[in-house]
Amino acid sequence: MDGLYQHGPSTVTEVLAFLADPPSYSAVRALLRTMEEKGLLLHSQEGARYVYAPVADRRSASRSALRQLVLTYFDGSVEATVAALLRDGGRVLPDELERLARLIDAARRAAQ
Amino acid sequence: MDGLYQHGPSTVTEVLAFLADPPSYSAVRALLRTMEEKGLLLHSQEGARYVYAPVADRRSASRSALRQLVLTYFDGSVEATVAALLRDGGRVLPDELERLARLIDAARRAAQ
DNA sequence: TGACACCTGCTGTATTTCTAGCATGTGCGG
DNA sequence: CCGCACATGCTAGAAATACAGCAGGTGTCA
Repeated sequence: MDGLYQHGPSTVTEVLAFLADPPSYSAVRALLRTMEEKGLLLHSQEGARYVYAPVADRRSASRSALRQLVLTYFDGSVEATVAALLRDGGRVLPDELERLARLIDAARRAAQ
Repeated sequence: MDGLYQHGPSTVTEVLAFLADPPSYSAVRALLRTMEEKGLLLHSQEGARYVYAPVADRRSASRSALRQLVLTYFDGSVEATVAALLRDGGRVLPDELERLARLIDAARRAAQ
């Protein structure tokens, strides 16, 4: 699932390639078929082969994932989550920081 | 797993309670046992019953989860992730925004 | 056109997970 | 002390998933 959001619509072989500890080719085929039965994925035919993609678009999926993560690890606090991201989210470039500062300024003005 | 981080160490019954679409009691017991075999959980005896807790502490688990989420949905961009959090992460109080502004200021000064 | 690589549909089997249920042990209240 | 509620250990069958392998279709390239 994550892989499909990260790498975009993919064939069985591609899924197999980006999976960390990949099961067999057969297993991946079965897995994708099962997920499609569950309504999580859809496939479209591309020439002879199937290209699988998530049903939910990346944007709304990311919203759900974020909400879940904030609840699970940060007791629902957006502030704590952002702080954690800035602390150990890796390198953030100066101009990214500046844009974020502006974003927060805008939010503060909107909140008043 | 998520539930254990969110609710803290829990008994089988508690896990059963906070699971969204819970399987049977037996299944939860088996699941917890299996996860313990895999080294994800540990149990301690509390009177007559078992209390299960994740092996990895919440802090490092949240780091992994954040990193994964940033990669999956935001192409590795911390900035985009924070922006999404502020946009649809729910209510953020003014004093939280202020603290975040200070945090970013500190990061900007540190970056120079 | 023909050979080849590759993919899907399908089948049968092994392995894992889900489930119910029973025996046994512990803690608690009457 | 006795009975009750509830927990674990264990077992056995149902259901889901992983896997290998074969037949047949499609695209490619010489």
